[in-house]
Amino acid sequence: MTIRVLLVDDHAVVREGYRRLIEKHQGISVVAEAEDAASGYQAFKCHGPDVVVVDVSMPGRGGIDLVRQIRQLDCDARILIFTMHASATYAQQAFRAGARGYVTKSSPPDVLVSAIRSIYSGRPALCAEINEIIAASSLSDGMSVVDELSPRAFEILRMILEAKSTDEIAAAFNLSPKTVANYHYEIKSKLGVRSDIELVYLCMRQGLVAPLAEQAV
Amino acid sequence: MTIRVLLVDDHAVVREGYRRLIEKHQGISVVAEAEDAASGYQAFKCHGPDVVVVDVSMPGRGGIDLVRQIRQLDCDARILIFTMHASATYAQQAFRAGARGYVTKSSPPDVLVSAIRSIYSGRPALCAEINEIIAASSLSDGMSVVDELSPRAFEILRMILEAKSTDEIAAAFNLSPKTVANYHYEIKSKLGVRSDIELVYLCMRQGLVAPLAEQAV
DNA sequence: GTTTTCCTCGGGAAATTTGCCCAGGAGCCT
DNA sequence: AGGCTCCTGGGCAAATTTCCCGAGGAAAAC
Repeated sequence: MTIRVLLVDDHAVVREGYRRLIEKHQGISVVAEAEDAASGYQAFKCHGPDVVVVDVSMPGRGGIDLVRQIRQLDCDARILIFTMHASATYAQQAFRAGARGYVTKSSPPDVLVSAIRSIYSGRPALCAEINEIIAASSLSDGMSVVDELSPRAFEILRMILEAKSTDEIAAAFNLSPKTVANYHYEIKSKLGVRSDIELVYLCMRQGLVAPLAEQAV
Repeated sequence: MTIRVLLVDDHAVVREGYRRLIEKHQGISVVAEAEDAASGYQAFKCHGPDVVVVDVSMPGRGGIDLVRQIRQLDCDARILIFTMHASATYAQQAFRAGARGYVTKSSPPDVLVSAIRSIYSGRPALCAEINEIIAASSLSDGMSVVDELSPRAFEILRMILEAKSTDEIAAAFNLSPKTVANYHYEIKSKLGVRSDIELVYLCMRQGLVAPLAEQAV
């Protein structure tokens, strides 16, 4: 009996590559492919695969959302996230959504195969890179970091994400620019980012910034 | 007479996939792989491949810079950019650097193979997606502001968007931090933004940053 | 009731970045 | 040769960031 795999990734070439890589191994075969969350969901219902391999970044609803959907349908589904993002936030989101494994694309090729086997036999799978990053970042917490900001800090964060200057924010809240700058610093250090650009990316992943960033700049 | 290909991509699994896909076809074989610009350059010197397939987003100096380097060494080198970014701006920069083709990873698998053949026989190669985007962007209005950046400035912008610090960028390009800071300033003023956050939003609208900010932070 | 904790607000001082100007050199076009 | 743009970085004042600190208040814990 072979492990029946469903591949979900928006890049056809990449799927092709996985398929070939996977099928080189005994006992695993790809029974279906899908290029987005919607068709991935349909394919899951059709084929009832043993393991689903999902990329996170896909047009439309992302891979993590697909995980959540599939798990609602079948809470025993074994889903492996396979992505380029070595991000603790993503990994946390993925596991919270019900994924059983998270492997980055920069891992050696057979890590994918062994992760599929792990998940199939009920063991969670994490690649070395993600283990490191999670260990490093979530020694203390485990929740969405942004939730730990105080209300005031959060308000100021929103203004920062709207690309307002320190002085504009200070004026809007009737604060000293110094106070705003201090909040800005506190936000960055509490969220563990080193620059405003990292801050934007982090907040985008948390859904705090419009995906298309249609900011009036 | 087989076409000898060098693959440059930072993800081992992805390279593996390309290799398998490519080698399924008659008359093409992968003679070497590299995981970053530096080793890609070395591999080019060692093997003198007929065609080089390069990803743009790689740690350290990016793929476009590698194109420029290789072309300096051998101005007949045939280089194909193969990337996830469906961006007219990236494509323009790539061609300006000396690439002969630009294909997105979301293209059907054999587009990669036929692009390699095209390039090998001297014809430029563009995938359908990029043709569309270039057409759309060129008839809507002239060039975007980003295209007015010099090659060097563009490379540095790329690193900035990857949330690299001034010192990291300086180290990657072997420049004085002061020079990088000057470029950073020049970029912001030429693009008419007042902060790094506005810069990110602008570049997102230009397609230079992945829609969901898939940066590993 | 009191201590502890957290939030809010800002000062201070050192370190760093920003904004802008300048200049030499390489390489191109005419 | 003369004029371009590009790449490279120094200089320097002004602004910002970074980090530490304290005070006042509210809420929660003891």
